[in-house]
Amino acid sequence: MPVIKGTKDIFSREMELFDHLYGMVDRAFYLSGYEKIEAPVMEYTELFSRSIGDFTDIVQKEMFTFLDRKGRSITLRPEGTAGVIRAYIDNNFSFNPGITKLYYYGPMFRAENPQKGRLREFHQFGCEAIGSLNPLLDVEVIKINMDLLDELGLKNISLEINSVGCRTCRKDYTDKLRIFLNENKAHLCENCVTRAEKNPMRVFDCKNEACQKVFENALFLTDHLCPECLEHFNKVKYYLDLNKIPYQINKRLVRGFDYYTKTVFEIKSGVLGSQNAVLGGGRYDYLIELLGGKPAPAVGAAAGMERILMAMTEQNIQMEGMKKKSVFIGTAGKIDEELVIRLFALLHKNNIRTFYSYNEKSLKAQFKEADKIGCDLMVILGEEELKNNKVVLRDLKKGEQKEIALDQLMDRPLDILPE
RNA sequence: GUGGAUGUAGCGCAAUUGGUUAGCGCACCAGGUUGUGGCCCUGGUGGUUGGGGGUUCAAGUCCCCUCAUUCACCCCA
Repeated sequence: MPVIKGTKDIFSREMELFDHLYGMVDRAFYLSGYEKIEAPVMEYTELFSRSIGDFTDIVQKEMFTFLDRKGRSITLRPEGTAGVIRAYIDNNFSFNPGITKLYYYGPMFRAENPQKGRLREFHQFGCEAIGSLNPLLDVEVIKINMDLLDELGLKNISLEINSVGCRTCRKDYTDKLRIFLNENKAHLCENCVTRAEKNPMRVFDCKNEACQKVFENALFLTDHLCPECLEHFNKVKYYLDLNKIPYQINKRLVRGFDYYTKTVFEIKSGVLGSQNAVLGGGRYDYLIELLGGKPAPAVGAAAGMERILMAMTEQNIQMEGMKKKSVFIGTAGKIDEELVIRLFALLHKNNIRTFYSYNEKSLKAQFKEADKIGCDLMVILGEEELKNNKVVLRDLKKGEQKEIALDQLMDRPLDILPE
């Protein structure tokens, strides 16, 4: 049986890297006062169509949607924010003291055609800070994530920011933009003509050269923000400067979710090729009320874990897993396997990683196996030694060995086994 | 959804213009005298050449279909 297109098994070295990354994420957000939340992987489809937007690519053609047995439409989450906000509303987090800070990680699903850095099931971590309009929070979200990427050793990353305004300025702006696009209709590609009607701001994403040429003369929302949004944007820039976080303003940066307002940002890696966005996010001040909650402004961000790991691999960044001492239990001659079971359980109980060759093998073969696994120590239960209540303890790294008393090993294993 | 490239043992590769029993390296298993690893040596396991159909005396090699992988477009993490 093959795996489903765009999905994969994670194991071995890659699993270690993921675990390491999870640990770093936990640490970073915990220290910044965030609480971890795990929302379900599936939700009613309406949650996503309402939050992300009916005319976005994601909702239109990239969701894994199916009917349950009662005919309700269910969707595998394509992103994390909607679910977290649903949970925020359902569980009345708005009654929590102060603002609510949440983070999460887990699998996301998008039915796109896979390519480098793009899976159908991929993993994101993300955070949401709900309950304040303070631009300080926008910058905090950016900073935590930037620092985390930095801590992971990622180089060659760049931050792009923009503002997509609020209800009032966006309305005024899109009206103007629509008129502009209509005037230049003849020079635009098909795609952009349809976008001009449904979601004008998305035209800026077009890669078509002819279109881009037209847009050179276009007006950007960034230049037509209402006083409130402009002030917010200026403060964000100011706080970024204060934090010495380098950034570029990308007036064409429009993200793929309709719920964003004011600040949007994206972090790109220079070593990833085509799928170079590692992290993205922004402010979404209307989402909570849109989903039926008590209105509250919020900011969030999400990062692609596979892409981060890929960038790290690309840059040869090593991550040291915390390797515990491991012991291989070897046997020689005829011995009672009951002793193996006892010793195995004992070592395990003392937090020592333990191996045993369950197939009958020559002692030599057992050594080879221990060596390949990379065990540090070998305890050899030998028929001869056991007659005198002794076992052999061999240090596989140093190549030295000695006999020790079995009782001593069983009573105080940690004293006998170094570290 | 669109376009290009590629599919041969677990992994990486080879197989002259279609021509014997499809090879090699790594990995795996077993040995190299009685109970001691890493190096080395010897031997062994493992493939319906992605799947299906066709052309041919003969197909891993040619044709068609299909599936998958991959890169790119699109979009995004």
